[in-house]
Amino acid sequence: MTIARDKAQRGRLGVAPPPWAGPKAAQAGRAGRADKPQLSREAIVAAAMRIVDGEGLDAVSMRRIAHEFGTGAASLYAYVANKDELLDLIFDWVMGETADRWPETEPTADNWRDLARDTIRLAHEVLTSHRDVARAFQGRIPFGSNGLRLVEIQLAIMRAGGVPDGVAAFAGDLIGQFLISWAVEDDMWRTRFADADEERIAGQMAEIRDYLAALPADRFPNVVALAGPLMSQQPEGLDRFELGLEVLLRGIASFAADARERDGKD
Amino acid sequence: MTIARDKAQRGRLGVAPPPWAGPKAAQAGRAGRADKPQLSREAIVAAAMRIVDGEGLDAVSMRRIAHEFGTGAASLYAYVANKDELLDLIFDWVMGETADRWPETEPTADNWRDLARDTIRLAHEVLTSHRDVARAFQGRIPFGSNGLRLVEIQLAIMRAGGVPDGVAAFAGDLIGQFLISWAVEDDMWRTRFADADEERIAGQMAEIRDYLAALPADRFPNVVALAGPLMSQQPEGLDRFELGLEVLLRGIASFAADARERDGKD
DNA sequence: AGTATGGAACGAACGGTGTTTGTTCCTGGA
DNA sequence: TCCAGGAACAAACACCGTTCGTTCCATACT
Repeated sequence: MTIARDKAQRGRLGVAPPPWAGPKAAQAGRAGRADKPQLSREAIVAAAMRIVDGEGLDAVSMRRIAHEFGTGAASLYAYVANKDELLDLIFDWVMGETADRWPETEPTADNWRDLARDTIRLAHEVLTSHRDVARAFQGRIPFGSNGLRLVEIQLAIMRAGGVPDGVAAFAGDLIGQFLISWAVEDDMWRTRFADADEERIAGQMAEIRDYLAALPADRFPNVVALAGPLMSQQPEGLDRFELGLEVLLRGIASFAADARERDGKD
Repeated sequence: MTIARDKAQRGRLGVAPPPWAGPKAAQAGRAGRADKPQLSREAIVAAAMRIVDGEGLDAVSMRRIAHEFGTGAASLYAYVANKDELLDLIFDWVMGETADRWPETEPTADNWRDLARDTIRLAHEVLTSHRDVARAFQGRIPFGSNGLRLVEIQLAIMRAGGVPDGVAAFAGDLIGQFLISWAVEDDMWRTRFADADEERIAGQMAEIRDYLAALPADRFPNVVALAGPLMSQQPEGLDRFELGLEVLLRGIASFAADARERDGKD
């Protein structure tokens, strides 16, 4: 039983629960009735992920998860303080998947930008592979045990690139928000055109573009002029996500360049 | 009555409803019973904003809004197709407030970065002045009549700065997401420490910092080393929001620099 | 002037939501 | 063998967005 408690408590890492964690974070997952499919924190999160992947985030309700175990919602509250804590666990679960898939490479001053790009791409891939789960991640701090693994990786890369500590510490937030925003928007477009074929998507896009192009040109000269690029999926020959990523990386890198110059002069 | 319809239909601008708008967007707001406080699209949005400002986004329910008019939720559905459309209207309302407060200045190649910074700061100020309303804005496209005004302003500034059209068209999305993410996180911290004084906030921050600093240094060397900057509100002597803004602007500006160089060589 | 009509208003209900409460019942330890 | 404690769980609470069916009245037409 203490094994179960420790597993529930520590996740995949030997790290004590953080000070802001609720009291439930330290509770047990004892044996319980033997003839029923075992209920546990991990099993609950796994079930929730199954539902997310199959039916989307909105389908994840306490009743729906409990139904997966053939019981009622109340049973879950022995393992999870409330739904928000469950979402925290899901958050860290996805972070864990990302961290597990990341091939450890020693970051250097030469390869740091490529490594940063790769981690962010990987995180994007994982995030978007779980439907609209990212919608539940906004405003969460990645200080769960798996989140910290990712933060550590990111910090190592940034520091290897000569990014000032203050900027490096902050860049993780910025990148995280970028990833979540993009995953949410990705899913929105995906569900908006869920059952449409390529042709109909293009048709609807063209319809919006034409609407923008037909706006009064005296009041919206730039919107009218840029109706095409505004609705383009590859504005500068790049995927929209890649373009945002590039903007972010260039912005961050410029602080590294500043620091280098400053150190050179001092 | 046609006047009321036109007002409801067009908002603050003489722009026809876009092709993706629901059928309700063209419906009327007729006189109705005379002895009751007049119900209308505008009045409903205004009431919703009052509730958001006073009690936060979660308090905005159809029943709660209807209660403001002394009626039931069903009455609202004569003016608004569903809650999502209402949130669209709220979105555009906030965009309108932002656009109204923006002093029109002709953007030039010299002042474009300052202007961009100012617009984004203004939008941030407006957004955070309405509690957690930004949480409802994610995934919405700013192509309502007021949203388009802001898009137009942004595009004009970017193009004056020599930002390539494709990047300029895309930058609006990026900035919008940045603003929304930041507003959501802003409000999260504000409500987390809602009733705490300055001293207790600092105490809790220090507690988390100490937790990070006390992590096993062999597995989390960079998290341990940067525990301070990670929890700092002004990582590089700048407000966190200002730092993110700077990263974004530098990234975008670098594309303008690329374009200048390319044109010079050709 | 009288009447038909269409839309606003609205109470009630439907099928959900997260969470709490109170109870039953099993199991590990004394 | 007995007991304490915790898991399991049904029912209830207070909400939610939305729909349905009805009432009622201002307007538009005859």
